[in-house]
Amino acid sequence: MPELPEVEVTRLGIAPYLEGAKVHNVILRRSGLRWPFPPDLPTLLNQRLIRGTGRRGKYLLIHFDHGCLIIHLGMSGHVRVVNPAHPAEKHDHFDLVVSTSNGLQTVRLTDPRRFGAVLWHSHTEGEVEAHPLLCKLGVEPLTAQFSAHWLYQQTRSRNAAIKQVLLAGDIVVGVGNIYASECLFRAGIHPKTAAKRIGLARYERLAQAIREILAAAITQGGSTLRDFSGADGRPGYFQQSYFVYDRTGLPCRVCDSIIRQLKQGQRSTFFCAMCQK
DNA sequence: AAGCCTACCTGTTGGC
DNA sequence: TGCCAACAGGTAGGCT
Repeated sequence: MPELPEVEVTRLGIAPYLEGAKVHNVILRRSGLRWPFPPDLPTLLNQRLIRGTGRRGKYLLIHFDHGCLIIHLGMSGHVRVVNPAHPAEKHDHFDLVVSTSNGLQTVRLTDPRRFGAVLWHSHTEGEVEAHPLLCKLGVEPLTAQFSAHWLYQQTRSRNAAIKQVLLAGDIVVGVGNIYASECLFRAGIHPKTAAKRIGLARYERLAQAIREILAAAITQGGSTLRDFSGADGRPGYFQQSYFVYDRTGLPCRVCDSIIRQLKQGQRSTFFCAMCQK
């Protein structure tokens, strides 16, 4: 579920319930996920007004006057809006119960593998962008800061394969394992190409592919948004648009040659050897 | 500085 | 049917 588009779709889904709402209750059902939950979270948040939501890379942000709640979905996390009476299930670890004009609503974090995180950043420690987990992240791919020139400039001494450089997230954020394969296919770049050997013209294609594919995925994931308050949890529609991801052995949608799979840094990469050089 | 590897977890799948 | 290994959307932190 959670690469940048899925996190953004999640944010769009919960924002209407959260903006201007007041925290009614905070429920922690275990002591933490990847890191311990802040144990004083209920005290910190109870009766506080939620100012708005945000996102930095794959980190979901919920803004308060006195600080910011940081949520990461890890590999298997998702957030849904449920009725507070809805019984918690095995992997429901964290609830933010808010009072809205439509009564109480619960924003519930579910995460079977528990690689996710819930953290608190107090404004006494500065803006949330200065948080140790956020301050070294690359640029946002859907802003003007991101460009072919930025990719080109930042990769001049990077000998690693472009797929792994994209995944590293220190140059551009939000491109996870699925979208890295998809974007490189769209750009016609072989995933093993050393990042520093790619020229500006090819980075123009890659930057364009990243912008277009992430934006399209958000739009298509957005079509499940209306189900967010239900118990649904259907995946977004973007997976129907995959050109290479999870298509090993199937014909390329462009040239009909067989899609191949390889391993890079213990992660699967999918590509078309004809379309990507 | 860059890059490789391990670790954190549970659930699902595919081979035998 | 059962068992076991391999694998799954992320990424910090430790080591070369």
